[in-house]
Amino acid sequence: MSEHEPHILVVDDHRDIREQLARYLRKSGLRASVADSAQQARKFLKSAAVDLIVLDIMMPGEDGLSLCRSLVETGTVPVILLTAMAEDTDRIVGLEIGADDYVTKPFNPRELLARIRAVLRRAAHVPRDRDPVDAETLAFAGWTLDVPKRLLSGADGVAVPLSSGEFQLLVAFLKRPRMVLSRDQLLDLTSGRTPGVFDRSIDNQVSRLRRKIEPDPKTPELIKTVWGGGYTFTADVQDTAS
Amino acid sequence: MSEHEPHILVVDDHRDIREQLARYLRKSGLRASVADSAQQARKFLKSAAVDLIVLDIMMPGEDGLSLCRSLVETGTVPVILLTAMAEDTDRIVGLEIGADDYVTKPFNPRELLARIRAVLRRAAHVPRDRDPVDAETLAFAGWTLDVPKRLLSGADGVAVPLSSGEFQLLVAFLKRPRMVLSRDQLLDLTSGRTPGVFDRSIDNQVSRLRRKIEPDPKTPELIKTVWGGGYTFTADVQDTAS
DNA sequence: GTCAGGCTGTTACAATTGGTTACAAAGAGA
DNA sequence: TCTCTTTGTAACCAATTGTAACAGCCTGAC
Repeated sequence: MSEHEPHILVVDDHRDIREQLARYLRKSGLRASVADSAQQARKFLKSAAVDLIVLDIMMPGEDGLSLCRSLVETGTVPVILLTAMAEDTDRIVGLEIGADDYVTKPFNPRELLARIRAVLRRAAHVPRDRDPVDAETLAFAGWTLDVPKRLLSGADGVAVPLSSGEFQLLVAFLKRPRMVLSRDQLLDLTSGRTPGVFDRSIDNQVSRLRRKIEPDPKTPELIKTVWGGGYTFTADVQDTAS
Repeated sequence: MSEHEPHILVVDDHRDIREQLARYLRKSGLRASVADSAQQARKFLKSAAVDLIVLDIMMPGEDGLSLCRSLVETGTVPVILLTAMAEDTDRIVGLEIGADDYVTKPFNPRELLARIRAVLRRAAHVPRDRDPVDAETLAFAGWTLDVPKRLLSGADGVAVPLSSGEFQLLVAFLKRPRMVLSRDQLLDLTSGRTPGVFDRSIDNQVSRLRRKIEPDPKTPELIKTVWGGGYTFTADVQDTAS
């Protein structure tokens, strides 16, 4: 991947395992966040974009399998399960639920890292979304974006021409408001390109888009920069299914 | 459509793929049946109501494409194709054959499941009725295209002469509104020619067509360019079977 | 057959788009 | 504060697109 590290969320109720693992992942050049329960993980996922989740099956409260199932259902984040025993039952159940891989405890951190890298690689290869956009029009901050018509019009009804790249970037933001999107993710969402080493194309597209939609591009209100993380779209978005 | 779980028919000559996939789908809350050949599938379809078919292209005997074509012709069941290679798939889908989606092998069952759900959702919203080929007149943005007469008339009833190339291009767009069509696809749809290396004929035909149907050809509204991708027809199209 | 006229692919060139580079500005940490 | 990293953006350039001009081909009239 690139200078924007994949973001891993470690979910485990054992503080030592959780923190040690997170530290190890960070040392290995990944970004890592932690959650001590399924509940906390859900909350975290609402506000941050995560590339992969390492998830302990056995936890008090809502257990890992349950969280895993619902994650898989929404189908956006790959999951690696941590299972207590080497027993096949867990593993089979996990894989059937749709986890991407599993590691048995006690685990070798290096092995887990290798599996994380493998799953990320696989996830990156999943063909791009061919599904049509669901929402027909997306409204935000006085603007209205007609997705099928690829037309952005201001409060006064005047249309502002968008290039294809700007349009795709805007759609990527509008479908995920308030989520922090890394440059890599945005690049994937807009063009599917694999990022170069010093890829600044997203920065430029963001800059160009800001020039068109921000009231004052010098102090952006709609697309905020998350220092070290990426960008977030901050305004409320109303989508109308036609 | 039945009011119970969606019923999926899996058609594949490989027993293991077929059975595993069926099991996975059942576990995911769908009903699944299997057929090991196009022939068996046809027989099955006569006696059972199926909501969606997952169909392997490569099979001994009558192959998947052939079955798919005739299914699409009758126009009642959505189809997702399993293809061996990623090549040419985009041409296959939607265009010549009319499948609703495709997945390349080896496939991730979760991805397939997501696509099944997406297609079912679409099918539930958009009644799959008429065969678009038979539509007699296509109306869009104030224009009316009489297909058998090859006659395009404006809101005021005044006819605009179209060359046959322009006519075919327009029909290609009108039958697939909101889809991004690559130059190669458009070339295939309009003339069937194999594209040259620096083929700009589609660009020219688009330019000529725009001059005739766009209110302001300088800022096209109906046929939009997708930079690096092709063209899209953005307006709503109403087709009347006359 | 010849010719005119229209259609369509090719070529050429201008305009647009978007990725890259460079450098200034801003943020983070010591 | 000083320094290193990250971000903003202007400037540049290569790729892509728009379209005018041209040429070959076909059709129909004579």
